[in-house]
Amino acid sequence: MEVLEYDRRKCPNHLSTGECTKMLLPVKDALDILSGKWKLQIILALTFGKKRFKQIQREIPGLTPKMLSKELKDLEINELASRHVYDTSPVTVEYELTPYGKTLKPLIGELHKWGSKHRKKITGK
Amino acid sequence: MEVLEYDRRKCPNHLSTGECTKMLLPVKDALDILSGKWKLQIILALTFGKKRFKQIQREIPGLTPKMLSKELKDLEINELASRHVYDTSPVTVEYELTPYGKTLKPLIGELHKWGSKHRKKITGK
DNA sequence: GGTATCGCTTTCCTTTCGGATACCGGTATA
DNA sequence: TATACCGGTATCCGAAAGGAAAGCGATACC
Repeated sequence: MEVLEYDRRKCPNHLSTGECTKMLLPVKDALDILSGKWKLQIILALTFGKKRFKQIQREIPGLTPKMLSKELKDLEINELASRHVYDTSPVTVEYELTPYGKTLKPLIGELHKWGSKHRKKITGK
Repeated sequence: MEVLEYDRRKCPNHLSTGECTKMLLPVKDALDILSGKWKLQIILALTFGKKRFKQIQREIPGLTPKMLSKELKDLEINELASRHVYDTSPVTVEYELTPYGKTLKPLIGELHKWGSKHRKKITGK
């Protein structure tokens, strides 16, 4: 809101060269973290508590180990989830949303609010 | 927030089969509207007022007419932008954010807020 | 007549995303 | 000995997103 207001002064003809497009970078960061075919479902699965690799995979049909592995790495890199290995046999690996990862919830909530209204508007209520 | 709280009761083992995943659909709708390589920049360009096709293209270097055309159609279909044709010569076509389209601003603002904090956290401030 | 502008569309090509399948070492179970 | 589970990795493929370049009808300008 105030974000888009902010640059009105500074954005002349070329949006790309100013503060203007730089401002979009954080927005793209946030979008990157949430978009993709499986990210939301995995995050959702983890909001219900610690989960093991196979457990997540079973809860999300169609999700292959390759994709799950990749997405979990992304979450780790972004410090949104943490990985814990226990030296049992067979080995146990647990994934968990970090407290920081849980700060995504209000954001997803906002997307849900707007998306719900939009759905009603477009599908003709 | 309350969104993710909501289904805690209803989500047993299979997230995919319940209310649980249905709840993610509106979130995906919202993400679809904002993600992609050019959407944000085009929306931003239109927040500064009516613009003509070529004018938008000039403001966003690298944007090809094919992509611009496609994205503008998407915005129209979603009733976020409107298209006005004037019978001048050569023909004049103007695009404009609808009042509804402007309701995206607070949402983008939220993404910006989270994304900025995230950027600081990850890049080590 | 030649060239330019506007608002696109069409075709072809590359790059990226994600799916299918097979496999790995280590351990348990029959 | 054979089979199964765990937490993945590696390889090959098809689909989808997006870029490059050309062209098009209408008009205007030189």
